[in-house]
Amino acid sequence: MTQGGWISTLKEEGAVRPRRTLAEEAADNLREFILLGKLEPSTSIPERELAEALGISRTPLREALRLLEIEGLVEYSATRRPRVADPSLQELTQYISVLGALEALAGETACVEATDAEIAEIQKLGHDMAEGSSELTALQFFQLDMRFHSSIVEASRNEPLIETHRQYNARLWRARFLSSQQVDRRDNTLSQHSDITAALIARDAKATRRALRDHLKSTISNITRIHEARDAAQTED
Amino acid sequence: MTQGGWISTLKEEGAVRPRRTLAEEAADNLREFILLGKLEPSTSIPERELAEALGISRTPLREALRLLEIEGLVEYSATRRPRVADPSLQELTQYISVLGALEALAGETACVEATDAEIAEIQKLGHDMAEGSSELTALQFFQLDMRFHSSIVEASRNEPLIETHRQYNARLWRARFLSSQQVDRRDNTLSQHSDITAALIARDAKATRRALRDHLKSTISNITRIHEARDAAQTED
DNA sequence: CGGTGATTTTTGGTATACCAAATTCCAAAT
DNA sequence: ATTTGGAATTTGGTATACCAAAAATCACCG
Repeated sequence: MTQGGWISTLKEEGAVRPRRTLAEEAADNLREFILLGKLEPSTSIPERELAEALGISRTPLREALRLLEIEGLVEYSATRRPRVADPSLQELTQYISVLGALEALAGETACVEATDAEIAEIQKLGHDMAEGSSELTALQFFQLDMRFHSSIVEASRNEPLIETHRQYNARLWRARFLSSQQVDRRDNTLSQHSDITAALIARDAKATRRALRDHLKSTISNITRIHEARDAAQTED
Repeated sequence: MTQGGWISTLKEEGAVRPRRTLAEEAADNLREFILLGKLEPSTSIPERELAEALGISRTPLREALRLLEIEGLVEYSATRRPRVADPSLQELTQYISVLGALEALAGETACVEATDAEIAEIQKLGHDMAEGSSELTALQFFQLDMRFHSSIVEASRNEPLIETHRQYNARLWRARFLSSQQVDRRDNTLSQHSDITAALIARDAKATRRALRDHLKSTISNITRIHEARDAAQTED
């Protein structure tokens, strides 16, 4: 070793990042397609065609599909034909239960682990949403909402928790996006967010947990409302 | 359709189960190897060699490794050389936090969803452990303990929750197995189990959650004790 | 016209070949 | 003896070929 441990510094900075494989990139691309709604639920995913479209061979694409299967964004038919996942209302409800438990844990942990700066950042996101409530588009409001929640989870500094939360969030992305179209729910969202923020600032673990779980409970009813509306519309056809 | 809906019955029975691929089988085999401790943490996993040993080609084996990576049992070096995961004490602690939150949710849910039969089954597992406490081997006691916890989670009837719990359980398997060698901790385990069972029988969601989280807290200290002992032993070499 | 069975086509699963990057090994130089 | 440079080897990543199963198509029959 020559001057001071600058090499280990480099390592910690993440400058030495793992090489990315085509499979991971493909998974990122596909995930984005699915989350942005460019691919409808139940759309079938022919491996050859998609591989060609992405300019890669089937081998890495298949690995990507496997990753997305575990994330819950892709599912396989009984004869193993991959398609975009289309979770039932029951599954969505189950996802939210788990998501609620994860966020509640994250909130509790954040009360202990988070820096003041991190809490301030969360508070700021809450403010931005409140300020812009009347101007923001559905998508913008939704994205801020997602970041608000993710920031809380990240403040827990629990890497596996963050990752698992990310996965459940992805599974719920579409349903939550659709339900975020209900502009009349914004006030409710905002008031619950300020409850959460207040509890975090007070570093009151119990209150934070309670506020987060209450919030997720109204998410369930929002999603249920939308889902039932869509089902009704479909039946009419 | 001929006589009664026996076809749909077949479907529900799972007789029409998805074809299993070599990748899934390989993942099962490898998982078993790792959980049973046949593969030490940090053991490197050469794809060709292992594929040959399993009698398959690298393609499905690589998919299996990808699955196990997400499960947290396999990790990749910066240059993407796969090896058996070797979680640090900090990671183990984080896993347990999440596991605790998952089991707490499962317990709450089970208070509402579980059938009396399911609760009786859980109670029976607790009894078996208590009865055999002085005779059972470490492995037997450990396996009953794992089944006790899994049964509670399964009683929640929340499929994604069960699956995520299974993954975290797998990540913690080895550490918990090692810490289960401390025979002197058995009484503590048993008394906590009976608290959990009592709360479940009373279908008292709050008490169940509390009992489960308390139980997991002592798991943390057990694992910490073992881990520090091993670290000390290693440093002596 | 509707259904049924065979045939063709498509699709996913697996094995294999090849490449580039990483690792190992060895010899030359200091 | 240690280090360094580079050749040889090993290893993971990707593309491709081939197979068997599934799905689609079509022709035939009631």
